[in-house]
Amino acid sequence: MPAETPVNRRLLVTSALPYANGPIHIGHLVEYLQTDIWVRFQKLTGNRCVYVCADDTHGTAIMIRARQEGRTEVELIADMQRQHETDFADFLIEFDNYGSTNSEENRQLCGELWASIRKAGLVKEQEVQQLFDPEAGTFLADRFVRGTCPKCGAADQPGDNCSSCGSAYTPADLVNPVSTLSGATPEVRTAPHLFIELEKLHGFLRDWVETSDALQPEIANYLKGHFLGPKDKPLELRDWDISRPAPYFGFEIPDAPGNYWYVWFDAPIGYIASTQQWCDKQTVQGNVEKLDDWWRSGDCEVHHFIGKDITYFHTLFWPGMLKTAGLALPTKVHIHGFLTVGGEKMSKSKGTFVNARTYLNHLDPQPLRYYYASKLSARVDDFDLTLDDFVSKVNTDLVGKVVNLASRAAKFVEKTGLSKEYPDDGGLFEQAAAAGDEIAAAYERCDYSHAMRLVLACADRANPFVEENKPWELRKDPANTDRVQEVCTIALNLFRQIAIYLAPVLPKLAQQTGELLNDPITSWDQSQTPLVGTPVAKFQHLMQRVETEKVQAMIDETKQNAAAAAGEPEASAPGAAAGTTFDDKWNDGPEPLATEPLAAECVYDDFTKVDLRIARVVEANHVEGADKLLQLTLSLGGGETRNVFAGIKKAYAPEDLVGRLVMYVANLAPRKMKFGVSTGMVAASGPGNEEVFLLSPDEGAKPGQRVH
RNA sequence: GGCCCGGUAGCUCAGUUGGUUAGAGCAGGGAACUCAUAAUUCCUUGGUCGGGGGUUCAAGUCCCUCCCGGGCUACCA
Repeated sequence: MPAETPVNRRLLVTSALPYANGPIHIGHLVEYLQTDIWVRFQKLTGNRCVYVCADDTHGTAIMIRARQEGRTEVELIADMQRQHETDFADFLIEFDNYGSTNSEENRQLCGELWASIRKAGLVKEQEVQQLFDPEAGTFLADRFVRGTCPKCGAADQPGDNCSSCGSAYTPADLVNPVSTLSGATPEVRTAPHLFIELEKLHGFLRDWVETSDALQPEIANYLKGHFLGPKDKPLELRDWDISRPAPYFGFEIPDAPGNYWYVWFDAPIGYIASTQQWCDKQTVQGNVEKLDDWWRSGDCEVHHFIGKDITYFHTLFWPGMLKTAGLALPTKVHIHGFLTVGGEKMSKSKGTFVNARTYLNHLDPQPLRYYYASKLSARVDDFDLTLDDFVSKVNTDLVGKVVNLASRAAKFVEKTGLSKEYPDDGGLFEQAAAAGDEIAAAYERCDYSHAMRLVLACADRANPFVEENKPWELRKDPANTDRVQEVCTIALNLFRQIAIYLAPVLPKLAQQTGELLNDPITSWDQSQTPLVGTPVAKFQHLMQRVETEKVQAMIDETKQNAAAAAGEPEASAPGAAAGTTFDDKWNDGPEPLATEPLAAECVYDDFTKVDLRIARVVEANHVEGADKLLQLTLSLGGGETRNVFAGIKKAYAPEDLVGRLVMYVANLAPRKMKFGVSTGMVAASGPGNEEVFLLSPDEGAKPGQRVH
């Protein structure tokens, strides 16, 4: 489909902004993976696609938490943002820009949108009664108040409804209300709030919901049923309380001093602010990008990916705000359902409330990416992660069928490379190429499960081919050398075709496939033409099987974390604390430490003076006349390279170094050597000569990342 | 209570505008193979498509009704 349409689309894509009050978990990942796959697909097909996101940082919850932790909100949100960004990166989720709602760009844009909403006459002021905590000095959101139910008398009930009798009320109705922040008895106070009169946009919203094609049918239906009402008997859209009185962590409203925008006002504007940051970054790099080309242009599509819980905000308020401000309305709001684990809601005590980081401590990101893809459709349905199903699906589909194709063919052509011409394969390649359009269409409409099904069907046709042609038997007779090469050329091409189709889901596999066959995967169109005549690299496993034990360990760790957070005593791990004895089953000897005793204590600031970075060796050469040195060209990503001479010649062959990641001392003063200038050094342990051991980061590290 | 979405082989699901003996993957059973990460390939068991009624030459597919599961919302039409 992209082949026929030379005019590339321009797409701005967002995922909902994660709240800076907690870590990313596997439920969140449904959305970020869904979006990342879509974005990677769009980029692969040649569309101009920009993926922005940001941390959502404002609101009472952040303010309270920072207070409890004895630090500023800014410190708290910076810390959370670091964690979020690392988690995303390690799941191979690539944003073009990741910002924060607590940015100057956002403050400015909030002001602009606010001004237009004022100007449109949509703002009104009204007194609001709310409970106030006199000790904490703050107004209390419903969830920060508990008390006795006014109807049934059940004690210690939440501020909005009774868990015992189910009746709904406001916090002010509670008998003996208590602030969960301070334990103080809240008092009723009145404060003026600002409201946006959404009802004034009723006609526009109805029109947009019914005719824009931006919403899934079930969502349009839901909005009409619950908020807009039938055409002949419309419901009235409620005014939206958009301000909060001080103290509040957020942006102060310029024309209403002492009042702050409610977090849900500035959060979606964060999409635009993040785009602004991206534009600025591009412009600094010499590619001039203007915000208006992305948010006020008729030919740019805006796609939001969100969960069904925030439908209301993104399908009524947000289009209303955009319309009023003269900004682009969403082309599509892609709404997904929730993740269940083992058929139930994620649960901390059952160990199914798995944080992204906990997952990564035990497993690779690609299996989860694939599993989610195999389950996701364009509908709002929830989907289930069953642990056994996860293990068997990933192992059967990816390891057993897809990767197996390469695994069984590659080593027979390590010496010869691929055939010069693509042999007759009985139409297999062509058949799979023809499936490309349907697979692409499935990706485009977010029906990934359908796409995965189609791709796997290709693998199911390819494996019998290998089976029937038995390269392992052919090679026993030297007369068949050419035929072996042909058979493996076909098998590897069918594999590569699948790797291209799966590239949005499995970017790492695509990259490794490019390296294996010496032709990087960069475009969807590569699936339409066989690759011939390239050398084939030494085969390395492309993916590890998922082991049930590791999945279980992940669940166990989640349970332990939950127990620890709940204040339950945790079994102390042997040897966990410094200086304790432990069961030394490794039998590591004392010599290394004795040879080089620990250095004098230093403070953290001393450590930060050394800027350690991850770098990729992109070139490694022998140095004429040197018997210990190799000359390395290191990449820090983005085209940044450094020249380093490293004394590792006796331990490493240059060709084994190219491509690998190393730890690089980046800010070491350059040193003039006999053979040239060495900028920085590569970190290694060992006494020297043959015994030099370079350091490698774990899977997922990227060139340019600093080591903290 | 209202609204919405589902109920197809043991499990996860496909089934296009109603059209011939209802499909796939996994699991189960049997065999082959041994290049490959105990991977692969071939054959095979298995379903009154939630129940009932209706429309039609023809219904998993449309209509009515009931049962079950999930979601949203709530005593307001």
